[in-house]
Amino acid sequence: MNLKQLSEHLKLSQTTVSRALNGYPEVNEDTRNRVLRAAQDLNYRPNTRAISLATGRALAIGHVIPVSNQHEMVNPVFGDFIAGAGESYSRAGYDMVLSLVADKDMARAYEDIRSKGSVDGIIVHGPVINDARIALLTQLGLPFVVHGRSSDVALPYSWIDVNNRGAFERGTQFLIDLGHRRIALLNGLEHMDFAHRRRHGYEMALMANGMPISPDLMRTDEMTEIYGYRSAKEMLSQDDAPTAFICSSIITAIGVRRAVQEAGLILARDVSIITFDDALSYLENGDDVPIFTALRSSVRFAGREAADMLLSLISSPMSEPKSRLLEADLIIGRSTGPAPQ
Amino acid sequence: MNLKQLSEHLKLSQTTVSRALNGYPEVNEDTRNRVLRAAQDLNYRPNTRAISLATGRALAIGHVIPVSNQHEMVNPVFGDFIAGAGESYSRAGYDMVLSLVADKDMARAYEDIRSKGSVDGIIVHGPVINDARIALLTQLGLPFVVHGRSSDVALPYSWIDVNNRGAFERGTQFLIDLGHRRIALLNGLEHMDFAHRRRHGYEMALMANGMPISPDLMRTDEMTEIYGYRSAKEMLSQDDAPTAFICSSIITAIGVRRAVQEAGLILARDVSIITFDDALSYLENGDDVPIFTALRSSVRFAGREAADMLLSLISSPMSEPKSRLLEADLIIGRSTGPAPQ
DNA sequence: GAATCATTCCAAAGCGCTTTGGATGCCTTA
DNA sequence: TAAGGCATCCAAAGCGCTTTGGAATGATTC
Repeated sequence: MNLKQLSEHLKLSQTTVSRALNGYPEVNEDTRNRVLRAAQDLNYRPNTRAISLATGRALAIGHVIPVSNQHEMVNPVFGDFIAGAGESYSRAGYDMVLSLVADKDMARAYEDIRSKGSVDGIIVHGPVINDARIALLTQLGLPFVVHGRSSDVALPYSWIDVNNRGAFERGTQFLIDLGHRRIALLNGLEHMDFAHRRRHGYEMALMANGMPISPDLMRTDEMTEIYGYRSAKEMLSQDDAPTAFICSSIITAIGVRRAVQEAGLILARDVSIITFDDALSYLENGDDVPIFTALRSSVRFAGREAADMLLSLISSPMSEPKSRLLEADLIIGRSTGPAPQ
Repeated sequence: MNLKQLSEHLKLSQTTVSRALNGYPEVNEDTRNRVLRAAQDLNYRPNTRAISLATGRALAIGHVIPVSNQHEMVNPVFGDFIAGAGESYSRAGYDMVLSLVADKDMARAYEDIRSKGSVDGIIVHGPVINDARIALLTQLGLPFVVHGRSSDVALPYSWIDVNNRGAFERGTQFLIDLGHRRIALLNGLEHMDFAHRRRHGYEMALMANGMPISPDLMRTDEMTEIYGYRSAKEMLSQDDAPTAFICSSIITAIGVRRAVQEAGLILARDVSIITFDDALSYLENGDDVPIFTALRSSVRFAGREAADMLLSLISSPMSEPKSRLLEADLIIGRSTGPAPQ
């Protein structure tokens, strides 16, 4: 059932039917109702591709996930993020288009997306420091929202981010207040902007308390469980082992916990852990009492907000870039305690 | 830059340019090379929507993720699955469009997808027992591949699945061979087909060994960490506590481990754990020696295979339904040992 | 030299929708 | 009663591509 058939059935022109369906005023209410009835009854649904071609709008948002060949990992937060974004899209009648793009093909891929015209806007995932995509997309004139920010980029752009620096400063300070003096940082890959900022926060807290910044207490890698385990195991076997860990992901924190337990140490008594917690649906941080003391910020919420932001950017293209900084909550759980004597 | 502009620039007709670009034979090789050169130089990229309209092919695959209101969780394996599928799609020049669909809107949503014409085929995620989507999609004539299977569906359809029953039978038998007699099953939601089959495998192994099937040793829920923790904690405090657990997800297994350790028990000595392991990239099951003894099957691989299967189904629409049953490997790790005396 | 044929190209229709630029009829208003 | 205004509808062009049905050219055959 297409427009033509529907209009023939109604003995109306395609114009009128189209207008009736799209809420234009120049059509009699009776006629409109007739049309709506018929569309309903005959199960008419407009062909998106035709609409796209005619209007220039794609009614779809692109999510471009960078895959570098070194770590072709899908970020575990990704699922929750798009779950949040998806809610907004389906409300607005938009589709969500995913592309996995290798870093080296980046420039070309975005130009492709632009000229293929299959999306009206893009969510940029996993921004790195001085991310070239921002200039590229700005130049291409494709609306976009960055999930995260990119340090060293001078251009204005829209983003939604967690206050990573603030969160890690606060988390580190919390550990310091508990008397910890050797605090290890298990960060994500530090070319990633969020990790860069987290490290910055960590260092700021140490410096503010006159504490040294020792490279042997800092690690940076993909945030897997095994990474947390290995790093903690190694550090805990050192002479001057850390008494506390601050982790970039709850998954890494789980690895740290495993190493702690394997070393025969007691969590919160011998070793404290504080972690960033994206509030992933399948990795809930306990219930009444959280497992880990955590800096929590829902990535799902961020997804929803990012999508809304992008949709509004698309509907009013002349508007200024928007941005939103979310604060992470400090949740006290059972993984932290005073530094051992 | 569109076809018209390109053809004007080349002083050729759109027909010829189109044919040259698409490899049709009725064009001089010199002309073709000229066209290809120009397309390259001028950065010409055809508009997908126009191609779609003209050809009827969308060059996109839909992934429909069911969200029920009770558990609107994004399955953690989802990220890895689409990472696998995405590889195949980008090789073939296909886009991937995601829709989150509430269970109650299911029928309508699939009809919408069909008539909106934005995809050429669908991957069905999270099949339940007697899943209505299979009949629906068959009737709609939309090519699809199910990730998993659906018991009690008589229609032929294409699927890729892990031998869930076999895996759990084998895992359970492994524990029995180690002398365990009270083996707990922490399953996923049992209206999900995979969970249903896993339970079946578990029960078959027990029965084959003349062991009773006791409901108090079986749990079914969303496979979160906290679920594993709570269930194990509760069971371990019972009089006749289980000495072994078989889990449907490594995340749940991590929860069980937490409960085991919290109870002051030693893994593999006092309590054994065996788990299904989807080989998630961010939850690697250890390195040289796996953390958990596991039934492993890469969901990422399944994603790639499912995509390839669907693409071939689309390119030869008259072909029979295909299917592929993957076997899970039994990986011996450090979470299992002989039953305590 | 005419007929046949393969090669190479093109004009135009069509995919299903939106939107421009009227046309038509009826009602007001002076 | 004529002019203007309004409400309601329609024909046709256009979005950017593919594809059908020739047309033109030159080579080949008899």
